[in-house]
Amino acid sequence: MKENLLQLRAELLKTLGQPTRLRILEFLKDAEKCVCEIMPAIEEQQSNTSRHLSIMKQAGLLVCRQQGKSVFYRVKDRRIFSLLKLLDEIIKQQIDEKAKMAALLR
Amino acid sequence: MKENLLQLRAELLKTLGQPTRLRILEFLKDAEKCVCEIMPAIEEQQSNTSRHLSIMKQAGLLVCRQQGKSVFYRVKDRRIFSLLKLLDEIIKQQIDEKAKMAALLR
DNA sequence: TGAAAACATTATTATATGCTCATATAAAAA
DNA sequence: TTTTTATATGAGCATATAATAATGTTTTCA
Repeated sequence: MKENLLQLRAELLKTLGQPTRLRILEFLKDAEKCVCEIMPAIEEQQSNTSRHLSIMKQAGLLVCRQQGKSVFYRVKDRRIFSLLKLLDEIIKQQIDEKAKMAALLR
Repeated sequence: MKENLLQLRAELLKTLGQPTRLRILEFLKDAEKCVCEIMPAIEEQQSNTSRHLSIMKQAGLLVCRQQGKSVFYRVKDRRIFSLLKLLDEIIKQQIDEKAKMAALLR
């Protein structure tokens, strides 16, 4: 496997692997939103919100457009949600197995 | 979205988002391997290899079994490879777009 | 033109992470 | 039982990361 793709994989996954950023993605699931909407929705300071948006834009996860004083962000490739869905299925399996194990210990 | 699932998502993605660990996953793609095989394959020290294996086991990505002095690790849920494949498709798209942009600038 | 609104960026601090070296543990062989 | 082999774990260091506070920048509008 190419070392280069490996790095890209790692970087994208690391970008995704942060709660605040996942919350932003979730909030952007159905439509583009401006920073002033995102900020209160994820309950983070303007500064921090902006920073995470910038990181995700840099990583190619988001794109934005300016309209007046506002900047609207949206998810660039919706397949990212398929990926998260698959992830959830894996997690669900993990949870189920733990529940089974716990049940056996009674 | 449940805050709890959010954390699990973030943790799993963060665990995945590390080059050394991705290399280990790749090496374990087709069969279980013992640490003494993994170590040279990924070109990391025994200590570091063991630590990453432990982290992935803890995250529920790997399982292991002991056989004599050796410990064999394998991927617990192969859907993780589907996830990585989807990730690669997203990355490929990103690369294609960048190439197009670059072409336009000539 | 200048003040206000909406974002972005910088500096700072606290915490987390990855790697290396050294040491510990456990199974097997001598 | 002692030694050797395979793996795990602890300590320490350097670097990365996330959050906050403060400051910059750009656009709109009085």
